[in-house]
Amino acid sequence: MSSYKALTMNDIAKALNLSASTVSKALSDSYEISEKTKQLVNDYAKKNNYRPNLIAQSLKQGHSNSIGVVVSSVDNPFFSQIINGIESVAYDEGYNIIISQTHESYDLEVKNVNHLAHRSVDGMLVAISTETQNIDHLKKLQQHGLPIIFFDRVTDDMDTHKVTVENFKGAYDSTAYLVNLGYKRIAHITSADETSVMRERLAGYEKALTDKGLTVDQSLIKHCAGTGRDREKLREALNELFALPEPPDVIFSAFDKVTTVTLSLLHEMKKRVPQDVALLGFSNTILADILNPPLTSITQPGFEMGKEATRMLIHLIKDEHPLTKFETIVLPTELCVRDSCPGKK
Amino acid sequence: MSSYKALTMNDIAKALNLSASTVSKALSDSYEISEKTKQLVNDYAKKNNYRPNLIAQSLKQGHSNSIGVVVSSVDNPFFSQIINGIESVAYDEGYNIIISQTHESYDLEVKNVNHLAHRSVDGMLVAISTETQNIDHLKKLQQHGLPIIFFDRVTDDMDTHKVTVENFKGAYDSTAYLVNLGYKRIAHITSADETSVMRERLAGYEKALTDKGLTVDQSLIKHCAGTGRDREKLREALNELFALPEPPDVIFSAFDKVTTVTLSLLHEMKKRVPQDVALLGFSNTILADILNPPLTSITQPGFEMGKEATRMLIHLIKDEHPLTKFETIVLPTELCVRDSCPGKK
DNA sequence: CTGAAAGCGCTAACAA
DNA sequence: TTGTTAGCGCTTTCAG
Repeated sequence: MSSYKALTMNDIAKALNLSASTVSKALSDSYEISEKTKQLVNDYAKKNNYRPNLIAQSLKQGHSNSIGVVVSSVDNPFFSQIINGIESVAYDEGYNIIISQTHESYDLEVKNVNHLAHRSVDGMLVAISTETQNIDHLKKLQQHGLPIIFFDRVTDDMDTHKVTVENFKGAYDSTAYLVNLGYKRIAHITSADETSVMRERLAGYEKALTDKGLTVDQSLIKHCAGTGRDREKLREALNELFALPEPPDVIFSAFDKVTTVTLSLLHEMKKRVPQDVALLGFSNTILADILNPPLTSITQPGFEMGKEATRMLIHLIKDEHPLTKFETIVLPTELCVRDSCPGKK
Repeated sequence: MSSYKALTMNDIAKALNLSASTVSKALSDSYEISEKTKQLVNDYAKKNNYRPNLIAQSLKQGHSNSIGVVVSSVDNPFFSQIINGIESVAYDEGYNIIISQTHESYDLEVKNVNHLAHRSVDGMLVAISTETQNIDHLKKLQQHGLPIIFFDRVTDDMDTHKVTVENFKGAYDSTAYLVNLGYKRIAHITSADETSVMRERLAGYEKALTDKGLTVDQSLIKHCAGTGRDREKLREALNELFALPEPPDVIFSAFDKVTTVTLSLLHEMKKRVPQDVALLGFSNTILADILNPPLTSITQPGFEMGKEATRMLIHLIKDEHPLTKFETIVLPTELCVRDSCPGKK
């Protein structure tokens, strides 16, 4: 077992014939220490490349200057954008981030969350997995004083800061947009799992239809596998859609993976987009404008979401007086019009 | 400052009228402890949701069961695939990963690497930033016994395990493939920064050309901004290419971001692909087959790379007898033929 | 201005 | 079989 043996304070103390506490104070520029000694210590430390043992500091101080991030998978453009945002503010504030992935599994989420807690993270940023219904594991930690913030997927079940996007409005506006374009049979492909995100988008879709005088046709609504990984499930759904007496003229897909996989399947099935069927969906891929066809899509401010959540978290962490009122930030979505649903001629 | 106050061993000891060390041993199922006491302790621990303080364990044992990962940015499909691979084996082996991003900056790399080291990571997986020429910061840590493994971007400057892909061969084969397809003016867009990866690919490109009896024309080789973030630099390069007396009939792009951004710019410039100019490039986007046109590209086994590197690292970490011979794993690339360079009619 | 001592939570010799 | 003690590296009273 190899292990990195670094220079410690005691080493410095011994070398300089001082006590460890003097060294400690000198290094933190305490007013109690003479300039001369500070010089001496700092010079020696610099020369010998001393860096404090952060684990020891953590143990002593009860906090670690690190925050835990729980996402389903980093291999997802939306989440990696968020992580980028998180990192950007965490870094500036002197925190580093520990990432763990749930892969949409409740068990993994519980395991990871507890692991992070016992690694003494100072706070957590979590997007709960699609599978989790029960969040006792998070509540318990919060009750013990661990600041936890939700982003993207939230739940009313716990009172804390939250950052989401305008899921309802985004879906509502896009659906209305499609109706205005002349589409009549608007299919909606959403997740098989129940998340706040999917629920709100579905609601936005349905509300827009009825507001526009169309009826909600359940046969046009498909609930597909969690992350869209399950390509075959999606293929089935599409086949069913096209087998309908009145097949859809446009597909509104509720999340990133499903949007791109649908496009891919449509190609495979020799359906021309948008001539045979149009497509509009939530998607955060930066490649939307070079897809075939360029994809009209609703994008979410992933980077911003990460930043906001982290700002709030660090604020909570540093707050001496635990506050009583939590807030929910709702970020706007943006509809980027490209070529995949130009409207009915 | 809120902080999570968890149940400690001392609490258990006190509650059960035992000593801390007995509790410790009971919890780790030591042979020295009676079944009765083990029962007692474990029941109490379970009931009160005891989990050991990992920070304290780390401090005591000198290792943390965590490994540091240094990449340029998680917001990059190739790296997020790698991280996925890393996580998959790390998790199985009981390690968790701490990710830090260099954003291709040498200074950030040094900072992050040192930070990780002093957080007592047990080992590091690093893809050095494009900017770093000098790797003393890594050498020093290695000399102190910290296992470090390179992936993707490697350097001969340090002796350790390395995992790369067949950059030379991948570029060589693709270039030869293009020549066989009848292309004569093959442009190559590579990075402005010097990395092993780019050097090898450029070499493969040049060698293939000369082997095939074509001459290497420097005006067809463009060195563009590091990560392709600099869209305008790339636009300039393309303009220069098309302003040539004999413009290229195909562009071979050396890395992911440049490949997709080039495609995007080509659209903007109203160049038809592949009619006006064909395109082939390294790319790990999973969206290649729904791009416009579907992109012929060389993909690298990111997930596998992450797995291999992590396996090697954990092996090194656990190795009692520091080995003397390091190996380099070279993973194969794969050419996926799609529609962006069908050949000259 | 400097040092001795205690303690963060845990483990491991060594005693009992 | 259980307990005592020391110590990982650092910070922080409290004395000197």
